[in-house]
Amino acid sequence: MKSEPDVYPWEQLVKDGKTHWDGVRNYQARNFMRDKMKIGDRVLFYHSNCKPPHIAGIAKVCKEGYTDFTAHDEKSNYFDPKSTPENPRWSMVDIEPVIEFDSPLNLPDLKQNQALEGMPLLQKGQRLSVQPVPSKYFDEICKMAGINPATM
DNA sequence: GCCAACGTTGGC
DNA sequence: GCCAACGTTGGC
Repeated sequence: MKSEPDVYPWEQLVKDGKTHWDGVRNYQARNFMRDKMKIGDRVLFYHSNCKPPHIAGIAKVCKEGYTDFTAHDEKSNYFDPKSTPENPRWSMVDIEPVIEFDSPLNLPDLKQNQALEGMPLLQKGQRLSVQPVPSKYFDEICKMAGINPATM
């Protein structure tokens, strides 16, 4: 899951203890949250639009897909008049922090790792703010971060 | 700040 | 249903 540090940084998630992942207004990303993400699923927390972009740590899903109510709040930046409480259009999940990397995994380093070749995050033109991480890539990320996935 | 890639909108 | 115009994302 991607977030811009200026908008919602990893540090804020740690402070908050958990958060609802509101504001996703892309159907593909929504579908992952609504249909695929399950309690306990691990999440790579990626900081985009910063120098350098990086993965800050690992979170996990603590509440499965439900209506993103910010779509129905006229005062919200994420207000969507086409969505209604009766027929909601957007979904979100809740996540909570699991482990913070000792040092962030920077995008250039990720790109240099041959074992991560083909990872969706690293594909040119990819913009999905919520996207799947095939387990072989997740394991490799853990390796790079010095984490044993089994102990998590 | 630039721009490539991608998604959405809306006229036809 | 096509596609041009436009808006957004996000690395560089």
